[in-house]
Amino acid sequence: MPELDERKTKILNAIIRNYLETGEPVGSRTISKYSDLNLSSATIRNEMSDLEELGYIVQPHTSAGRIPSDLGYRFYVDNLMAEKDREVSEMKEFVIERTEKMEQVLKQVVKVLANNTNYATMITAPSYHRNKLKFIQLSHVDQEQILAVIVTEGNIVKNKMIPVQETVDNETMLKLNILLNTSLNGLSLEEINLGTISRLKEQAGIHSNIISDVLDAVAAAVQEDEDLQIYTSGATNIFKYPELSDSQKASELISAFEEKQQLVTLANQTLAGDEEHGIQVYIGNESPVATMRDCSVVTATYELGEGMQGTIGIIGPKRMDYENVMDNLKTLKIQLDHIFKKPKGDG
Amino acid sequence: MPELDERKTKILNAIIRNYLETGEPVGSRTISKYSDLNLSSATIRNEMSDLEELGYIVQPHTSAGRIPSDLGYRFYVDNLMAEKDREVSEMKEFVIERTEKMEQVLKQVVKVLANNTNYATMITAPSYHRNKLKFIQLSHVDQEQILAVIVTEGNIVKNKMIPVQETVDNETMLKLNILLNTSLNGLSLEEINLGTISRLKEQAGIHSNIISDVLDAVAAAVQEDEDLQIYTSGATNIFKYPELSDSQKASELISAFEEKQQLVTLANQTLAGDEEHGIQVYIGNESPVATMRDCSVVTATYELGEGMQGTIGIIGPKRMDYENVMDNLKTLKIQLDHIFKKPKGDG
DNA sequence: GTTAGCACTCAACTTTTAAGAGTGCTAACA
DNA sequence: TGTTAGCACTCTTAAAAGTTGAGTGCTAAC
Repeated sequence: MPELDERKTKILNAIIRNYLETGEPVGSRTISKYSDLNLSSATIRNEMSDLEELGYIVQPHTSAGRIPSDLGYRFYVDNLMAEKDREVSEMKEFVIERTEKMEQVLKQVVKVLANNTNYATMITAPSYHRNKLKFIQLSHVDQEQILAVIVTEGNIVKNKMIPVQETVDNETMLKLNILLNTSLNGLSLEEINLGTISRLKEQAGIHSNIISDVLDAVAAAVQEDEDLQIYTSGATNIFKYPELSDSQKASELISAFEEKQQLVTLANQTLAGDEEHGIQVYIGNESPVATMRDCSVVTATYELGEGMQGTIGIIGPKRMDYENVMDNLKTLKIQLDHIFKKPKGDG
Repeated sequence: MPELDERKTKILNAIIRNYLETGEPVGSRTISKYSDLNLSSATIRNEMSDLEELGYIVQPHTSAGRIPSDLGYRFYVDNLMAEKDREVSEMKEFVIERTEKMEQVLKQVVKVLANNTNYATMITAPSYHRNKLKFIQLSHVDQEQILAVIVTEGNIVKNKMIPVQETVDNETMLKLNILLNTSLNGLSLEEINLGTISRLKEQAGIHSNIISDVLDAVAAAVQEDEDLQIYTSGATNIFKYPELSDSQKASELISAFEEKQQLVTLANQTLAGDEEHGIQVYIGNESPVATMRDCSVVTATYELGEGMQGTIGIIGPKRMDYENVMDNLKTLKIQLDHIFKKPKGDG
């Protein structure tokens, strides 16, 4: 692919910026007037013709202006968008209240982000794969049930009710608690392997079946939400963009948001590839989710320490305000990293 | 309001049933043909004219057929719909897996219901107001935090992290646990009043501030979700009904579903009034939620014992299949009552 | 290399026309 | 007196035809 000369670049830039604002195909005359190139529309037309041949812009129909192609957007995002840093000073602080439940934080984050950007947003809870166990406690709740409480490094708390046939006396319970904590404490969930398990059961003696249940509970508690811990907000923002708001597309998109299954694909995809700031941009068909071929998706990963990471994403029309969006994501990413790394701060 | 004579009733019934199916205004000729009245269209026209004057049907415009008014639907739901019981035999069993987490059950329920009916559905978790405390446990998680676990009669488990300044030794912890459990066990959340609290603090001595925190946590844990524990599914089903699927309305409706705040209104409304089967039908403007003036809403309450109850609802176009919907709700209500009342059954 | 000018294209909007469904009314009928 | 056939009228909806205007490509001149 040949490099674009400076003039073509400027023209392409102008076209895209104009289109981002208006959402209408942009014609040669507009560029001639509003750019600082001082070229006549005819000249612009020639250049535009070239740009179209190179695949950066597209004509919706013969006698319309040009709109950016996926490739055009890609070029814009990769090459034309850098100059944003001066505005960083007035970067908005996100007002995120510290609450102890991660769930609450995440819900708040997507909401704030959706309001800030006017796009649809999503966030996934950090995956627990490599998160470490910090604390396990079994308690009697009544005759037939034991409550298992599991706390991880990230202060994520999980509960699980375990039905029991035989009654377990308090002393045994205490022993089991100590056993579990000494054996499992500090281990990541991946590190709890068959070896650990059989050793554990051996030591538990006649109560090994309870241990089984507990471990099942641990696994289940963790796995249960693995695929589902995903929050969304502002799905209805898509109605603000005519190119997405016809019944057919809107329905598909909002379904995707409701089902969440497809969003998981997105999140996982993001975790796979790693970019400079952990920010990735999928334009149109680049997206792994077919439903979103008419959208652009921008995702970022945030960290919770100990190798745990979650994904936060914005879904909007292709002509989204990439600068603003990426800026927002960067800020937010930093704040999230901050919040989750210092859970006992100045709350 | 004068009673309708038999013929008018039959005609109204025919009009409504036809309209429920087709969604198109229904004309006199259609009724003349398809009803077993053996009347000419002209006669039907006269009767329809009367029905319109009485307010049961409406003409969208001069030369269109008639559609039911809110009053018409109301009459239909109250008087014309009874004959459904014969089909109860082939009543569909809902496939709801027993899982220990109520959350999971609820999510499953709305999903199944949405699939079954092709309308948008919602369900609220039972409200905790009158639910009784069963078990409280404080545990050390690390130096600066105590984990409070709260279990209620309905086996709902809540966690709350409590930050502490001073370290609390294990013995004190044990005492506090015993104190809390003996004092609060069996009390409903409404019964924990200032008297109980001050007595509690007195007994806790120098650690009364921890008690405060715990009680705050209890209140917060309960209240936190009070307004938010609401699950929805099938919101995009509304796109299946042209009369609801234009951008404006669809956006409003789906927003309502996303925000959930308005749904809370609905749920609460339902809890207030009590009908025979606990099933209520709001047609158009009868609904307490303004956004849903073009919809009908059918709600049912289900019980979790001990006075706890939740609400399940279906939102669809006015011309929804009331018979099917109410049938579904009844079945589901029974199943939910069943599931939640025998939590330790043959799972 | 740049520009002015002009013919041409095509979506989008407006107007016209036609068709069809449905009504209300009148007059005839049992 | 209730029912029905017939007809003129209304009004939506869809299709057809006309109009406008933005934008292009090309050519020829600067």
